[in-house]
Amino acid sequence: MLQRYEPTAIEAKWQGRWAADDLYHVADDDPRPKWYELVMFPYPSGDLHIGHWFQYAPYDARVRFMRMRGYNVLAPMGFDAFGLPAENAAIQHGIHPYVWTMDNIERMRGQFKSIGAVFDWKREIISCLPEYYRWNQWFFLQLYRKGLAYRANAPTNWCPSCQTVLANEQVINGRCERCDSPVERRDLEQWFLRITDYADELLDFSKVVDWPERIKTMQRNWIGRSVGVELSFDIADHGLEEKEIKVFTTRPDTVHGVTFLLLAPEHPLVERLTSPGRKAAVQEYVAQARMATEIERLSTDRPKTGVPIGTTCINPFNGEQVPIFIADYVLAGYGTGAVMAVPAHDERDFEFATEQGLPIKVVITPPEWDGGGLSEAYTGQGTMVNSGQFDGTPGDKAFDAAAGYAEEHGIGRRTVSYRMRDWLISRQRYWGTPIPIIYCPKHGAVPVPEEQLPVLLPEDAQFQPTGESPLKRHEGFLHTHCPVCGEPAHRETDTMDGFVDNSWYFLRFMSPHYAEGLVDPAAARKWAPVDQYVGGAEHAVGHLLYSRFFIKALRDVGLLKLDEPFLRLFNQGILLGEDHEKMSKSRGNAVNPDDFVGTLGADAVRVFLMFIGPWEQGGSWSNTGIQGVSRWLNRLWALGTKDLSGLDGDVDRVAVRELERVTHKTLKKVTADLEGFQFNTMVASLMEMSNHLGRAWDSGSIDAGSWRDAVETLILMVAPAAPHLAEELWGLTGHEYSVHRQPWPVWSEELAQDDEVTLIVQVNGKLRDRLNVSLEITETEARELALNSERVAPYLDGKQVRRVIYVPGKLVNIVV
RNA sequence: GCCGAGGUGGCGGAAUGGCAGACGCGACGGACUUAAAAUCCGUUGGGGAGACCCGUGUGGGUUCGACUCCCACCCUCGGCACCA
Repeated sequence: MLQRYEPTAIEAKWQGRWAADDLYHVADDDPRPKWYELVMFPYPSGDLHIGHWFQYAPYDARVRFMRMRGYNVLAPMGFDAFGLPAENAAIQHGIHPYVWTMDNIERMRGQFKSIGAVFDWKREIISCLPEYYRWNQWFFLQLYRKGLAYRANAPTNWCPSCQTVLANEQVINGRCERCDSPVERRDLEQWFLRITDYADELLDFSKVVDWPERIKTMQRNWIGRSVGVELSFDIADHGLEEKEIKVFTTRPDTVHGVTFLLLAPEHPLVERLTSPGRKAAVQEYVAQARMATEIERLSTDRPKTGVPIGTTCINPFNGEQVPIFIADYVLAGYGTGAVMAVPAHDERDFEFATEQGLPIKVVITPPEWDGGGLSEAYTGQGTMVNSGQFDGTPGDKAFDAAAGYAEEHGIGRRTVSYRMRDWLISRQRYWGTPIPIIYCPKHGAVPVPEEQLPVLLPEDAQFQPTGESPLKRHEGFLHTHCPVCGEPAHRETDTMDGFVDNSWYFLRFMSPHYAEGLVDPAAARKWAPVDQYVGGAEHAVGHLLYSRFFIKALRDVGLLKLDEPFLRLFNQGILLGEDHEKMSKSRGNAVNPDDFVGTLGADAVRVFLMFIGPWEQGGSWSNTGIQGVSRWLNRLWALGTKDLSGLDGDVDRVAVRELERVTHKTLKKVTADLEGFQFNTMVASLMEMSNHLGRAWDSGSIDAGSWRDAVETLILMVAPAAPHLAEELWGLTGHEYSVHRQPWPVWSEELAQDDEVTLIVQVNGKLRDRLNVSLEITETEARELALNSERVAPYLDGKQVRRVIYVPGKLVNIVV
């Protein structure tokens, strides 16, 4: 052995050398085939914790592997630097968000370098810098011109703690996804992006290559497409301008069972349609509904409440008078904000009718129905009854019969509703991209001319949150002139949701310093789309959906000919603490990666994170587990630094051949595992090979040339996972720098082939003997051997052999 | 409630329908050491002296053969959840 393995020393050495040589530079004019492998970039909200490493280490190995396989791999890194977490933290620490953010980035960049990350830092992007967010603003203006960005007064999700509105995707069970505060409702004039225009296209995944089924399902459920019918209930005799109430239903076949009609408390007709005698009660109910938090309103186990408004409408199918109620379980934002209630065939309506003592009329035949009343709603299909001319229509024809009738008689039309709402992007906070709109008393909302971009975020704003945008009180920012008439005007003071920034960042990496546009068209032609994206599943219905929308919108704006941003997606799991619980400082189970990088070395941390278990399932940290990996790296070091002058004894051809076979088998397995994100078994098979090498050395039966070949291949295979150790051993074994520029070795199926196999002998499916036989053994020979086996004989004694099953090269099963 | 993933030794986990438990951790025994650490060697699913028997959440099924496929159920985790 030449010297001891000292990970921290060699890691610092190689990190310096790689940086000095610009080893990871990615050139646009590289002739090799391109591969864009992207990992989600982090918020610079503190430091990189072990969970980040769990995401980045296997990704880093994949990038190195793809490079060795001959691809020009774009592997960039940057910082998602705008947004609430950074701002909240800055307020807590009493420093400016910019200073705080940039300090964090500096620190995190250093951490990235300390594990030998493969990124090309010349391509770094930081989304809070004007050279980045300028294109955010440009993007917004394109959407605005296309009618895909609009301003509207609408009920919004207000987080009282973050002091801003939130998008629907940022509300989890009625609570703010960041701070867990119950969300309140506020009616505000806000900017929206028309993602619902793309609802149908977003449901179509035919143009992605490989996405987890789970994520696709989550997006489909989030979009929530429902095919139904919009029906008009007549209110002409109330003397209002509106002559009808439109309801949306997916069950027009149940329309004869309508016994009342429900409006959302926010429905625009409520006030005018309420009878004078019901005014007070209705106003009280509406006020109560407004006060209730979203959690209360959305709770399904709360009793269904509501009050009659004292007026009726007419069922267009049978002319019946139907009383109208308001109830807060009806959502103003879905469908038409009004529903026809069919208690017999809808669970919620059934509950409401029972509470209120309203009639329940069966119009769809439940299976084995006795003709009487129901104890619970029947929501399945069935033959129509009590439905006039529709009586007897079978369940599978019922929808079309009713929908067709409605369309023929001009009382309804087929339509589609979506659960997904438009994306609310306004934020009443400082640390975000200013929305590039100017309000002129004469010309209304006017887009900032593109040549005036970026609209700079002023540095000297008072950014303490108050519920209004801090920019509103910044005189210098607020006051400007109308781009149309030049008269005094004021700027939009809300900033953009941080998810706008990161919905297109992957494009910016292609030409990070391009000043003429969001992305250099030539660079986009070369690099787009992302071939492989890696990140957490928590972004399923946020970031990943927004990005797909953005790419489709950019295509329609004419900038890019691209349908999907990410062809393949892989979601790694979550790393838990040693106690198998979620890591947190308060639980005391948090792991600081820097401690291990500084002692056992970055390579040990990297390899251990890959070894824990299947990446997509996550895993638990283990302080002793990483020791085991560290021990293995030491053994690798010992194998790679053997003094080969001793290898001149008797060479055993069988042992040499065995070493060759193990090498090629391992190469085949490691290659397949890196292709398939199976990092844990990749490490395991590398360990097996090094164990084999150790035994082979001890036996003294290998010649120096064969030993060198095996060790060389092993070092190359270790390079993606443990880049520093591999580089050092590569040099020590007399190879030329750098191991990371070597081609990935190729295995030979022939050399990996066994020439002897273990034949399993079973009797009635139970293992009774193993026989080492030649690969070329014939079926007859195998049967013969099995039936004559001494160990098998007792089980055949006195019994008749009924059948013998032979699986070539595997087993013989004797059925008696 | 609905959708998805999962349930294998003391622990993390491995196994194209064909030797269950690879690899690693831990534990135990041994070598080296005055001693400890480190390192190395050996043993390690349970039962049994043993040949053997039993074992992949539970109960059925398909099959010569099931951790693997099918049906029903239980449990854990993740997502969605008054969307008419």
